Amino acid sequence: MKTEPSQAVEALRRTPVFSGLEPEELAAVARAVVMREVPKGGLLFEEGDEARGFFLLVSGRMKVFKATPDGREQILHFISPGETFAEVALFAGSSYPATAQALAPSRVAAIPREGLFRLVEKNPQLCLNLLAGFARWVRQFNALLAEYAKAVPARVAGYLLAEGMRQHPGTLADGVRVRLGVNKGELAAHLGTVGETLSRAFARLREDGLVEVEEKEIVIRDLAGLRDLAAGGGP
Amino acid sequence: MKTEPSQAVEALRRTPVFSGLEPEELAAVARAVVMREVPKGGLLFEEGDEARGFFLLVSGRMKVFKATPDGREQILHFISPGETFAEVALFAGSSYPATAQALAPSRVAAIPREGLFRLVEKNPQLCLNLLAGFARWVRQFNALLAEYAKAVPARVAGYLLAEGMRQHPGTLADGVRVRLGVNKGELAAHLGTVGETLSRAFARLREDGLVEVEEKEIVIRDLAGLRDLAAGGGP
DNA sequence: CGCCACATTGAAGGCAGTCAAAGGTGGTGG
DNA sequence: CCACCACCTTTGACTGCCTTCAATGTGGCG
Repeated sequence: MKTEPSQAVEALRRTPVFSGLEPEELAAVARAVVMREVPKGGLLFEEGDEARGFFLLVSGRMKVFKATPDGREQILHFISPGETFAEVALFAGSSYPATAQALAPSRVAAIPREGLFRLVEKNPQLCLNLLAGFARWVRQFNALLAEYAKAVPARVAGYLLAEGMRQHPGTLADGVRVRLGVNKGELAAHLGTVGETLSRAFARLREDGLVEVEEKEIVIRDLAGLRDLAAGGGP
Repeated sequence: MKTEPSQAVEALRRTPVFSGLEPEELAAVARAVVMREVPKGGLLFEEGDEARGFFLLVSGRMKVFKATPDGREQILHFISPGETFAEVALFAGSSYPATAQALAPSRVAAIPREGLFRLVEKNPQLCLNLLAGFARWVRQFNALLAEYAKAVPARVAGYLLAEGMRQHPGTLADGVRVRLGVNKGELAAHLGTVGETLSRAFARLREDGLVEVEEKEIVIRDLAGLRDLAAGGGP
């Protein structure tokens, strides 16, 4: 798959941040874009690096994480193709607050900050888009924070529901298969725990008849039960 | 203290969100502002309420929290006079994602959303201010998330350092007194724990010679030790 | 003086993290 | 084709921190 200018414009237009922009403005952004390939395990940027721009994942899969004091990593987001990331860093300070690493060979479009700033100053629509994007971000963080107050099995249930909704919009029901898409170790880091505990959590969900576990796919057996668990959490 | 229009304009001008606006624009905002008094314990808005605007705390003290499934409350922010809050709700959706309650008798300026939207569309500076504010928000959340990975005493140390920096900018040193400003129960909720555990955490900080505890004021005895604890956390 | 909210301290129980070991899988090279 | 190795996953045993329950102390306020 080759990335031609027209393709880049098309990809940009589809992202929420650039929706509603005039074609010539899109083209201007597209000209400034630099395509980068990141091998599996490669770092796109590291915590503390100077923030030179933000990114659109074209293909592959990435994670964004912070290192915790005790050497573990706290995964903030998994990035799927078509999603933008690191927008916030551009406006929050001069350096990235987290690290982006490829979970699979990935191709990203890098949008440099200068061009974006010039555009923002005279384009209210883009500014509103960015605001909406940031607000969505804050919501996600909010949700993540709420998750952390719950016990691990409840967090797992919440993740399965969220991922299930994403993969099967509107058709989530008993019997549906949900792909994890990441190693269980990675998932554990995203849920703020470790592999062993995640393993036990899955075992308990299975024993309680809520799900079936098949490799990296989960079959939902009791959707209502999962919702209860994800909502109830503690007691 | 009476709140006259000129005072309102002055208070608005000092907030980061409205800095750099033309006087006539500020006046337009000030005219749309509605002052509200909230008694101690009173709710300014509740989780799920339609988001009609955002707020500037003029005097008093408030907290913004979400209810957790098990009936506790997760405090997201303490609001001090001069700070704005609930901006994000305006752009993230139609309803407030959390509840705002007065910890002391408070006076708030309510800025309605319609006027703000009209202003944003034709004022890039305001838009950039909002973006910067949001970005700061995300950073805070980010920090909060990192805090949660640490043990409770480390969280307490982190809070003391942050609050100390806020109250004594640039002059934080051994012997400085930091006011908590809130009940210890409230502080516990902010740190994601309960009163008893917070009490034990303070006891341990005192035994280790890091601080002295006097009612609702903390005297810092070993700043370096506090930083170590806040940074190290787990092991 | 007595009530109430807040704070502290003790004892017990549970969940989760750590260490350790075994089973399974995929990839590589002989 | 098979053997070997590295990595992931699971399970067990143990430890530690935090939560819960309970009792006591303390200050404000009617």
